[in-house]
Amino acid sequence: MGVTIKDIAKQVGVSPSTVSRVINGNQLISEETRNRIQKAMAELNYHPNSRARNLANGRTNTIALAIDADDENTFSNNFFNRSVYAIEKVVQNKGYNLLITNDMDAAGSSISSLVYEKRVDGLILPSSSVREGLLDLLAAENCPYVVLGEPAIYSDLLTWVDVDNEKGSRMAVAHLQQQGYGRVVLVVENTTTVFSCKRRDGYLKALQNQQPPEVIECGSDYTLLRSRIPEAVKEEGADAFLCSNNVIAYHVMKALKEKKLRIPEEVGIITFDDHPFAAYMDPPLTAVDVDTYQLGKRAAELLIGKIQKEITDKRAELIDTAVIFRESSTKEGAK
Amino acid sequence: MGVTIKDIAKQVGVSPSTVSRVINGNQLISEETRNRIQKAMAELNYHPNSRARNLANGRTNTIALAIDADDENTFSNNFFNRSVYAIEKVVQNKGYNLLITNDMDAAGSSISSLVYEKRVDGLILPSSSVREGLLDLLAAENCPYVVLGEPAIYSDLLTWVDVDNEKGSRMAVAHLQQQGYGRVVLVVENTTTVFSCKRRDGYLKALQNQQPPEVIECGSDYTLLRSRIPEAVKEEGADAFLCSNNVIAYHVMKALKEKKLRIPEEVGIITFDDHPFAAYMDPPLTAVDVDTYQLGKRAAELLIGKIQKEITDKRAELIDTAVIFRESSTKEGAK
DNA sequence: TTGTAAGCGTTATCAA
DNA sequence: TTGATAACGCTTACAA
Repeated sequence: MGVTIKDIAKQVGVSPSTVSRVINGNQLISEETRNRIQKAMAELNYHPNSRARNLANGRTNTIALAIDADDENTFSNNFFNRSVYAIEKVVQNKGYNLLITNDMDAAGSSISSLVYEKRVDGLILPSSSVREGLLDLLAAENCPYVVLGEPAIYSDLLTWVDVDNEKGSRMAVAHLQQQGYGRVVLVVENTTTVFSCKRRDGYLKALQNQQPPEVIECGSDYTLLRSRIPEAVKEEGADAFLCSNNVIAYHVMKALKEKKLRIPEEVGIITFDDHPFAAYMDPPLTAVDVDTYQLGKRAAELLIGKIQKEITDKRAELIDTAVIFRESSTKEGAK
Repeated sequence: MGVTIKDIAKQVGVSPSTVSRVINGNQLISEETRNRIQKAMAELNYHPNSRARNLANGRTNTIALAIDADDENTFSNNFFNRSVYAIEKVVQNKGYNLLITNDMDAAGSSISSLVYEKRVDGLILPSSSVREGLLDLLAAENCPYVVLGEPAIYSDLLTWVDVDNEKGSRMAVAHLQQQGYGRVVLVVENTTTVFSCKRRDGYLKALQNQQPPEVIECGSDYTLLRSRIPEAVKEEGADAFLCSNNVIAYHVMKALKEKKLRIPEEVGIITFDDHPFAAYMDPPLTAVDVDTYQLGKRAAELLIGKIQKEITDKRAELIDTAVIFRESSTKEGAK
């Protein structure tokens, strides 16, 4: 069917191996033969068969990005969107293809199949996929990988990239204080994940002794906030909330509005994650922007570095955060 | 390095082809040999090498999903999120892997490389990638594909899946009328894409002669709406807006609020796309839900049907829509 | 029901 | 600078 390296060789009157050398950019080829071969390849519309190449040279030029989506919603979180865009870009640019697999399908065996069956040259794993068994397998199979998000175990042995959540909290608190808010409360779903702990740590560190810390853990059902938030304001003198995500921020705002507490005049709000709709809230939400594009980009770059043996040591990188200043935290000069 | 089919054969005392038959579920094998071979495979932790299989049987068990992301934001649109989740699920379930490629990278040649180099068994293309040259290539290379979204050209020759936008508009208008709104205006960015035309057609059809139709084309910069929307209400008697997406709806709401026009009592709003934050708007937005999960699912199913030659004719499928009823269109019994 | 042997389209080693 | 030739690990006629 297709035109192969042999057809080119025959056409030009050289051996297949010479053609192969041209394809692979081998330098030890006379200018003239190279030209004739390239001309023939163009004429016959030849394209190397990746299946054969993969077998012959033991690579696939493919990397896999594993995700941990329990449901269709997890899939559409911020992390995924911009990171994967960045990953795809880097990977494509370096001549690799990107495979996506959901670690939650197939009883979590989708990653191991990819590795065992030698379908990929490397992996980008979400921190939730970091588990003893999988790590052993990857070590045994000699499969390079990078973790997206600081893993809960072996954090100091693995290569990973994460957003600097601690710094994010510190910046948020500093911003609120600068705006003139005096008592900042942190609202998180829980403090069991690595990233929420980091956010809490940053919050605690930023406060120093300027105010007593207060962390509200609201769980994943936010009804608690309806009473708890106004209470914090009225009875404990809170005047600013640092929310761990946009949905929490929404519920905090709703609770405040219900009690006619004005945002941002009386109470300031800042949220982690600049969700596309943060700007469309009423008032628009100030956000700690976590640069997930950069996160994905670095993860991909590190992985390819490892695959190509340019990186041999473990690495841990933190991506910078920034505050996107909007109305919800504008105490001074509030409308 | 790895354990191969030969190792298994040797261990069990059969030929490699017998082992291959077991791997591929060939029936003509005695129960006993099969068991012994399977036992050996488990003992030696054997896994078939996909690179070798791909070459030998001319398949890759991989399909590619092309996307058209100019920037990181396009990437995080609704279409992508839930559809890709569904696609991944179906594909994985059928024993295929999912490759993601951005048609906007590499001068739009990423798709053709995948096909020419025989890296994939089939493609899911966004309608924006449907262009003459690519179609010719796919035909020449005999590569099955399915289009996501009704293509602007060759719509009646290709296999595609799209949301039933026309019906979505009809349902939206019916819903608003049922709620007691009398004059519905459609707000779209433009009427150049296939989907916006369908939405307009559905709107026009639904109105029949009950009211004069009115379509506001706002472009991609929504400032126009600030004056145009209140004008429509005050001077033309509009009392409901069908918005083509969440951001338009946001700007429409903002314009109305600015003029103290109450939603939903005086003016009703309904939007296409149930963006995760539609429920968090103030008031929460009624939405025409376009089932992008189903969209992706059907696209993947059709593609695999084609790859496996179970589907040989062209198909066009429309995915149902539904109205998610929230406060922004609750005229009766409004608070 | 099983074995033999020829391919699949490259790459890589070794000579020339 | 080039050419033979043997891998790479599996599938699949064809034979037995």
